Amino acid sequence: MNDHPRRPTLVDVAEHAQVSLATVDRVFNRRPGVSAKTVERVELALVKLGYRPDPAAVRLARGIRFNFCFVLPTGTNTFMSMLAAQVDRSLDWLGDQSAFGDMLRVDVFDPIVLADALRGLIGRYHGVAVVALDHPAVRDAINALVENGVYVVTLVSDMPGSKRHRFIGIDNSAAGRTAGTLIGRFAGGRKGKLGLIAGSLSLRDHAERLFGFQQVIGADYRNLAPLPALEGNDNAVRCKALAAGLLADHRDLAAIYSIGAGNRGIVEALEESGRARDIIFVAHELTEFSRRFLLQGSMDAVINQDAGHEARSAARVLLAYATGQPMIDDQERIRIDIFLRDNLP
Amino acid sequence: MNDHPRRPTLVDVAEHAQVSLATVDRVFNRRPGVSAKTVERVELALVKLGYRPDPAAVRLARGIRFNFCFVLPTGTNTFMSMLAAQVDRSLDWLGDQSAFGDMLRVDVFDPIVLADALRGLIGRYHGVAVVALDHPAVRDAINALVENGVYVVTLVSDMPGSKRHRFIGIDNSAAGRTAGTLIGRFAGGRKGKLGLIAGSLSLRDHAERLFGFQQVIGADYRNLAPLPALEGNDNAVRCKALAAGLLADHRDLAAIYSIGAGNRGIVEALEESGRARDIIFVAHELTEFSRRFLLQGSMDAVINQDAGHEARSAARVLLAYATGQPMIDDQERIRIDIFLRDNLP
DNA sequence: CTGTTAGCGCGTTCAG
DNA sequence: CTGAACGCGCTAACAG
Repeated sequence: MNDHPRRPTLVDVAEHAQVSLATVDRVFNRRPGVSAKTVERVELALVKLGYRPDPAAVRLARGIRFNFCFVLPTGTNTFMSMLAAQVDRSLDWLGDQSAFGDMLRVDVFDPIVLADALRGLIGRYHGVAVVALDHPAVRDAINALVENGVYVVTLVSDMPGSKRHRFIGIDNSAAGRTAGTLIGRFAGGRKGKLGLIAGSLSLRDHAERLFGFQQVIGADYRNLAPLPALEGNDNAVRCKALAAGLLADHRDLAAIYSIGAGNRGIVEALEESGRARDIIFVAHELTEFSRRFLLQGSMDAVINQDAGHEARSAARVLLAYATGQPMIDDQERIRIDIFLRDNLP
Repeated sequence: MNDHPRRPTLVDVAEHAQVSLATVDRVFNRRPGVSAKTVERVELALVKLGYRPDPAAVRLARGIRFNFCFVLPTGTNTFMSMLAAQVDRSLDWLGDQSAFGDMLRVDVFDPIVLADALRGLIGRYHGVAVVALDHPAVRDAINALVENGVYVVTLVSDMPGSKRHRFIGIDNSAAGRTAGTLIGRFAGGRKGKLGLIAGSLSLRDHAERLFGFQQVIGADYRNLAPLPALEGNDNAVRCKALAAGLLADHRDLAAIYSIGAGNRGIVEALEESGRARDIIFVAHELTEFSRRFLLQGSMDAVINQDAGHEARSAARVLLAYATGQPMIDDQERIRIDIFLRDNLP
C-alpha cells in the first residue's frame, strides 16, 4: 500500500538546497530578505522535488479563522427557504474548514435597511455573500465593503456595476430564453397566446427572464403571441387570480410562463379550468410543489437553479478568495437546469 | 474581526473535565482503557463545549496518505477523453488532500483484461473508481477488491449485483425516458417514425436508455413509431451510414435518438439529406461537437452527464469512505442535464 | 541576510 | 486506568 512516494516537505527541500527551513519558507512564500543566489538555489530545489504545500499544515500553522456572512432576504417564498436551509449546511461545512459563518436575514424589499445592514458588516467579516437588491444604496454598500477589504459575492441576484468579486447564480436572460424555446417547441407549431406572470418587473432577474423569453418567441415562434406580462408579487393567491383571468379571457391560450414564484396558485387556476393538460405550463425553481406538479402533469417543465450548489459554491468561493487558493471554475459555474417529469433528481 | 468564539479544542475539553488531553482523546475516539465515570465526565464536557475535531489537525497528526486508482477505458470517444481529463484534475486535487491518485487505462472491451487489472490493484490502493463493464469476471474482481478492504465506486457505468460501495453516474433508463419525452413533446402530435442508433445493445447503459425511451414513447406518444434500434459501435462513419439509411428508407422519419456516440456521422447524414431542420435529433453527452450542433440547429437537445462532476465526486466519495468522514449526498448526486441551445454552460 | 525555535490541534507512544 | 511528551508540515517570532 505504501510504494507510493511520500510527498516532499519543506524540510526535504531545505536539505536539498543546503539552507534552513525558514529560508525555504521565505522563498516559497515570496517574502523578502533572501539573497538572489540563495533564492535561485532554493527555487531550483523547489521545482526539482516538485514541492507542493500541505494545505492542512498551512491552515493549522497559520491559525487564522475566517468569518463570513450570508445575507438573505426575510421573505418566505419556497426557494428562499430552501436557499436558507442550504446556507445553513454550508455554514457548518465552513466550521470544518477553520472558518466561521453567520447568516443574516434582512428585509430585502427595503434597500436602505439592506444597505445599512451590509455596511454594518465592515470590519467584522472577511467575506460576505449577499442576495442583492438592485438599488444604488445597495450598490454603494457593496462597494464600501469591497473597498474595506471584504470579499463580496452576490448570490442568486447579481448587482452588476458594483465592485463585487463574483456573481454566483444563473444568467437569467438565458434562463428566459430556455423557457421560450421549451414552450415554443412544446407548442409544436400550434397558434395561440402566451400568458406571462412575473413577481415584479422591477426585479432585475424577472425582467431579464422576460426579456430572454420574448426574444426567442419573437425570433423563432411567430405562431405564439405573448400577452403583456402581469405582476403577481410572488404571491399564490394573486397569481391564481391572474391565471384565472388569462384562462377566462383567452380561449386560445397556449401556454403560461411563470417567471417568479406563486406557482401553486397558477396550478390551482389551471386545474379548476379543466385545461391543465392542454395548456403548457413552464415555471422556475424546483420545490416540493413544482416537483409534484411535474409528476401530476399540470406543469411541463421547470427551469431550476440549484440552491444547494449555490450555497456551497458561495462558501467555497469566499474561502478560496480569503485563503488565496485557486478555485475550480468549472465546479463553481451554476447551471440552468431543465427538469421534466423524467429527470427529476 | 475577532469577536467570534474560538472553537473548542481537546485541551479545552480536558480542562473542563479535569483530565488530561490523552484521556479526552481516548473517549472521543472510543478507545478502551477509561473508567466508566471518567468517560461520562468527559462526554459531558465534550457535548457541553460542542467539541468538533479540526480536520486539518487530524490529517496532519495521522499522517496517513491514501492511495486511489481510477480505471478508465482506453477507448477514444470524446466523452471518455473528457472524463480522463477531468480525472486528471481530480487526481491533483487529491494530492492536496493528503491523498494520492493514479489513473489506469485498460481495454474495457476485454473483460478478462479488465478483471485482471482490477485484481492487481488489491493491496496497492485504498480505493478504486472504475468504469465497469458488465461481465461476471469483472463483477468477481470488484467483489474481490471489496473483500480485501478496498473501497470501490463504479463510475459512469454501474455493476449492479456487485459489492461496490457506490455508483457514481446517472440513471440511464431515466435518461432514456427524458429523451423520449423531449422527442415526444417536440414532435407536437405529428405522426412519424423514430430512428434509434445505439453503440451496442449489449452495453448495459445503452440498453437501459433504449428501454426507458421506448417505455415513454409507447405510453404517451402513440403517434410516433420507433424503428428497430441499430448498432453503430459508437463510430461516426458507421453511424453516418445508418442514419443515411434511415433517411432514405423513411420519408416520414420524425426524429432520431442517438443513444451512444458517433453523433458527428449522424449530423453529416442529416445535413446532406437537407432534412436536418425538420427532423428532431436528440443525443447524449455535451462535447465540443454536440455543442456546435446545438448552436447550428442540427441537434435539438443533448442529455448530459457532467464528466467533471463525476470525476470530482468519485474522488470526494473515495476520500470520504477512506477517512470515515460524512459526505454530502446532495452534492454527490449526478444529475441528468438537459441542454438546449439556450442553456449551454 | 539566514538559522533556531516555539507552537497550531491532534494522534500516539511510553511511563507512571 | 491515566498523564506527559513528541511529532506531523508549516508559519512566525526572535536571534545571530
